[in-house]
Amino acid sequence: MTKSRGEDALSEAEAPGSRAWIIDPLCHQDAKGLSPDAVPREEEEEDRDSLKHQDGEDEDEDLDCEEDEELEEDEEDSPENEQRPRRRGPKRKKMTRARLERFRLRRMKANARERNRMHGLNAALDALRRVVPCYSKSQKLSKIETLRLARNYIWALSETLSSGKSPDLVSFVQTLCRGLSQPTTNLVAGCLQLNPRTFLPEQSPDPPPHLQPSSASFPLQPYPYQSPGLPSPPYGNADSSHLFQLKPQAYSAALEQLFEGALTDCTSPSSFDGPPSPPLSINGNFAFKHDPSTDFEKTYAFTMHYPVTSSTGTDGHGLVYSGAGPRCDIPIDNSTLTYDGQSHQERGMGTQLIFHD
DNA sequence: TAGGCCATCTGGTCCT
DNA sequence: AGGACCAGATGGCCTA
Repeated sequence: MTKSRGEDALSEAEAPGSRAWIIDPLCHQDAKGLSPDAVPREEEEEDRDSLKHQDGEDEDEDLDCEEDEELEEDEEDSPENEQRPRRRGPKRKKMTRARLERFRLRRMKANARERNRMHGLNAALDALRRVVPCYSKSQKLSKIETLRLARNYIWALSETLSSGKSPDLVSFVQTLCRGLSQPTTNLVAGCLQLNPRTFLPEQSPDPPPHLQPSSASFPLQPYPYQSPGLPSPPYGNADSSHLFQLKPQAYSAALEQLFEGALTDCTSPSSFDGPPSPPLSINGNFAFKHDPSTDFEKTYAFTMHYPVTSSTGTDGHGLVYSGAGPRCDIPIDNSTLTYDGQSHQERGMGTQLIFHD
């Protein structure tokens, strides 16, 4: 999905239906996304409700920025204003060119910050996409599907660990696909080379919103999940290191069983030099890509260090995935990357489930 | 063409 | 005062 955001912003700013408060057609030279229509609230003390119902009526109140110092029009002269209750409060200030420029600058800065913020959020989402099962370059999961799949993935892994048993593939995929859309379910199935029909009949659609557990209450309302046992984790691109760090005592028994002694190796930073278990093939269907270069980062993962990446070369926070090929080249704004952003995959994802497009 | 998804702008609110 | 965060609104792109 590629398109010019600048064009969007421009067209949007000029869209007649956009939330322009006070139209200023004579000052429409701003093509950088800032709506030239808006006028600062504190400087144009308009009643918000009445403004929202005007929908462009304020074009009558154009501010003549070419020759004004008296940029404010007389409200009482407008025919529309005769039908509205007179605005209370102090009379608004004159809109001088200097005020307009200050407001524009402020809006431009705020817009840039908001863009950066959303870019950081999208980068984090993209990072999440790459660690949930079935990462695909050609078929990118939507934001909401990424979150849903991640939720299911966490739940499935937690269940696996808490039960101490290895689930069968179908149960695992069923859990992964709960509440996902049909295309995403197909993607997961294709990723695991399963026929979606083998588990779709048990997949119930999303319940009504009022019946859906909130994200906060999700752990309290677990999916019915069976763990008949068999193949051993990690599934897909799961890196168990984060689990070791979370509750090593509670999970130690299960981990020992699941990883067959890998736990003892992993808890020793110096001795850990690879994935906790060999690349797993469930029913011979999983395809793993293992990059040995990430072993070094796995070692760092358990010592709470983070690798310095060459691309940014400064603080080691510039790139999220520094080890696993092109998928690791996600520039992250340093200001937006916190520890929370450095999930287990960022500390080294040596084993990755790849969906072959 | 409708609907889903997305980026962007925007004003409000809260916090530092 | 300024920044972060949020939600509403809008329009573009894509696909079934």
